[in-house]
Amino acid sequence: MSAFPADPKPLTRIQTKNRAAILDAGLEVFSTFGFRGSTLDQIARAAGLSKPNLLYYFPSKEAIHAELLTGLLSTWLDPLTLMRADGDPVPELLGYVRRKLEMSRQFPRESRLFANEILQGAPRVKAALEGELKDLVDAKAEVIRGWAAAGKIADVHPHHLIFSIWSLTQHYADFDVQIRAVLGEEDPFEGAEAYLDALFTKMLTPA
Amino acid sequence: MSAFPADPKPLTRIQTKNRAAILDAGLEVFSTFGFRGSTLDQIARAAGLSKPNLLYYFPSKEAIHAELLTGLLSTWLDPLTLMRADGDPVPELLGYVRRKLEMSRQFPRESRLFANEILQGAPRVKAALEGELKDLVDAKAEVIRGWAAAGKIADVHPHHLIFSIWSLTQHYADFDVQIRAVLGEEDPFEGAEAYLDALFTKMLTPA
DNA sequence: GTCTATAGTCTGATAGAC
DNA sequence: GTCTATCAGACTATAGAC
Repeated sequence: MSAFPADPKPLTRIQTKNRAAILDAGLEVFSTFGFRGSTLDQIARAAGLSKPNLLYYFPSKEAIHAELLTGLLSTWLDPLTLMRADGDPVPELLGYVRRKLEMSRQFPRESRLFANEILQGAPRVKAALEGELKDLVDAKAEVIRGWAAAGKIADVHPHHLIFSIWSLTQHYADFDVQIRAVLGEEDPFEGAEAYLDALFTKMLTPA
Repeated sequence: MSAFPADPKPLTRIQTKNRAAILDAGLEVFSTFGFRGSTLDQIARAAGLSKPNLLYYFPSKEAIHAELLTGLLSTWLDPLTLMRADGDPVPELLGYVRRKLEMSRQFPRESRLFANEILQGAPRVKAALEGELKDLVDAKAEVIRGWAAAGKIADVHPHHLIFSIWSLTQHYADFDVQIRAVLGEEDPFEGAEAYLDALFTKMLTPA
């Protein structure tokens, strides 16, 4: 019944399935080789489609990459968004750390896709970093500053605290190969959870 | 006078200069786009040489990349090698953190070259990670374990402590664009040094 | 919707003049 | 040592049959 001129056509089941397969394949390939280093051949093969058929669903290589990145950005910020100013400060921050580590465990490819984009100078998300991301971080940094001023957590540089949480959690996804090479059989995430919990508890608990 | 059959020919001044220019250009390009995403055209242009002339100095794209990586690996481990078992534990570890952060400040491109290689699954350094790197880390982890057992530092998981030092220091090189997008004018490394110093002091000082 | 065929461009590497 | 010219293969994307 809704018939606006710009109404997006509903997708058939097969369209939905193929689009999903392409995005999953694109994530796999782009997250490993970056945009420039990935080819449509690789993605098509991983998706189980021919190259022209792949281009029937997406107009270009850029379009696949763009869809992955934009879909990712908000998801990536969710764990920080969930940190509440009216909660108990130390548990709120530890909860953020745990959620972020869980993202690395559940979505390592997404983490690497993002890492690749940043490493290459963030040509496609620079604007979002300086806008959306900076705004959220600045707001949450203000919350953290307030907690510190009230003596509810130790006195730390709020921005660097947030950077350190990104760094420590994403490292287990982005440098997975290196960590497993050093650790051998031991599961990285088991130890990471305990280690990060202790680290931030000590860092944040006021003297 | 030395005339062993396998003596490497000495390089002329111009050869030395051009080889250096190529390696510098290669570092610039490979560290941004990774191996697959980089082209000889980009490197030649950055080095101020024609593509065939570049291939007069190095036999292939692979060869340039390989020389950069092998030259890098030992340098990259130096800060950890310098950590002495017979020193004062907390200052030894803090010194390691400072040296590693200084590497990120001085050699961000080298850090990103390495990050790109790991992100792509470490196809060219996997063996070195499982050998040279693992051996060094295991040895230093044993030192840290000893310090903890003697009550000279807090009880921490040695491997995850080392991972956290890598992660936190390299983050300022690898994610430089993102950090500057959020921080604005503020110098990242100034704040980082103070923050990391405080973080590891709290983490390591025994209760 | 999916395929084969192919256009047009880029890329790594070589040949050969100077 | 450096260049122009160029090859063979890979790359993104399109045309057109079915």
